[in-house]
Amino acid sequence: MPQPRKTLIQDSIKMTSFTRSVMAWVRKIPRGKVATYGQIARLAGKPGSARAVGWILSACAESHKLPWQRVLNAQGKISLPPRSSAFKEQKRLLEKEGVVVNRGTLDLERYLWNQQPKKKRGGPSMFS
DNA sequence: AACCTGACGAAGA
DNA sequence: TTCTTCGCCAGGT
Repeated sequence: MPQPRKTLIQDSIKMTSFTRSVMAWVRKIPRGKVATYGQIARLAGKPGSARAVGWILSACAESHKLPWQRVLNAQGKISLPPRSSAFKEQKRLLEKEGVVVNRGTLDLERYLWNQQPKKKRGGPSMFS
């Protein structure tokens, strides 16, 4: 019978120091908070290699039991096809942690990890 | 070795 | 504000 089309990436991924660092940082993201791919890349010592972070998570998040759902793109959006099962799963896991997700998007100023919240324009109880 | 894909991101047009 | 282009890096073919 034909070889399976999809390779079991998690078994062949090279555990470089960068890869290990990425996984370590992802594990540190607190429940109810999120980080971006670029942020993790920077923390792991390679600013600009956000794509590699995404690749690594897709490759070994499950097998290493990482909180992969807490990593999204710089726009605060779930970086997966909106109809895919993976997308739905990520949304479900985030909401389970109390994170409000709207059409695959969430408020980074509210949930971004390790960042000072920005002052909102015309804050609460402030009109005119 | 050359070329391709991908859960990215910043800069331009 | 949306769409392109380009740089980045891990892995695959």
